[in-house]
Amino acid sequence: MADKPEDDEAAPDEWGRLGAFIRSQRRLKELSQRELAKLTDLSDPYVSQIERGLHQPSVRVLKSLANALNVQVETMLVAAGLIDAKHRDSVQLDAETAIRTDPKLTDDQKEALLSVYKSYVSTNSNNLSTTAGSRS
Amino acid sequence: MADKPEDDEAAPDEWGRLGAFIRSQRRLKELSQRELAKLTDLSDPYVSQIERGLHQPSVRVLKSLANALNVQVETMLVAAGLIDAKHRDSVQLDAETAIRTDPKLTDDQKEALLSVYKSYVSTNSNNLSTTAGSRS
DNA sequence: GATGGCTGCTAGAAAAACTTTGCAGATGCA
DNA sequence: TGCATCTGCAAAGTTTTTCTAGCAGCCATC
Repeated sequence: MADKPEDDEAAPDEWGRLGAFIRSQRRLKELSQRELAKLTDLSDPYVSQIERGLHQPSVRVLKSLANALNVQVETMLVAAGLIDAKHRDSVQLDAETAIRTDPKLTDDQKEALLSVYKSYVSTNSNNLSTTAGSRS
Repeated sequence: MADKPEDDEAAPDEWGRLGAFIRSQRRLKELSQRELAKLTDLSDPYVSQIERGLHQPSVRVLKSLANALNVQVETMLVAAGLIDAKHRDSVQLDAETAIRTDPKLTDDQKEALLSVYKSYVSTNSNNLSTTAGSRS
């Protein structure tokens, strides 16, 4: 009985959902709390507390758990309600963000590129408003 | 052997990388630590500590930061070394495509920007040894 | 009916995250 | 020059995570 995704009464902290997810994954793998604790290098009571949603695990712990349960960290975060699963198709962001987060560029290069980009945009919308001639 | 630290575990440096990433993102957005703190509902000294790699932010904090900096949580995790690089493709938005499809740019501007971008990337891959672009 | 090993959990202490307060350097203005 | 304001950071406090020690129930084998 206690196996069904507990109907949460009011607003179960998203952490309750995460805990339930972890517990179900652990049981699917037929692991005890102590075994999972050993795999993740955590203490068994703490695993228990996380599964019951009593605490908010840190990133470090989340990674260990995902690793031990053979689940992607992303999936964990989705279960925790921290990421919207739909986030992935609408990856059409503006060039500014893309440049800023591009791992293939150094910070200096990003700055230079962004500077050019901004000047372009501001030039194009010159007769509209904005302006704010940057370029320091 | 039972338990061997199979987990490479993060050198203290790993968290330093996350901090450096956050700091560079903040600066690229031209925000002060206090402004970022206000956006994320954190204290300014804590932002400072995170940027210097003194602490490992919790999931909650990581989400706030990602949100305020307009980067995806996944990107943060990659920067923190918590997600394998193989996920990058789905995570990292391709700057080239973003530039090419940006409606705020004219075709000529796109071409110019892409030309600069490509030259940067090829420059970086030429001197692979550069490494740790500890500029600033 | 003990003994032993297994399960999950409670309770209090240690450790780490996070905050409030405040300080020193830099910049701008009267 | 002095005052105001901004920047980033240090110290010490509070809150939360995480661990160590230990309890009670269940199923075996003796």
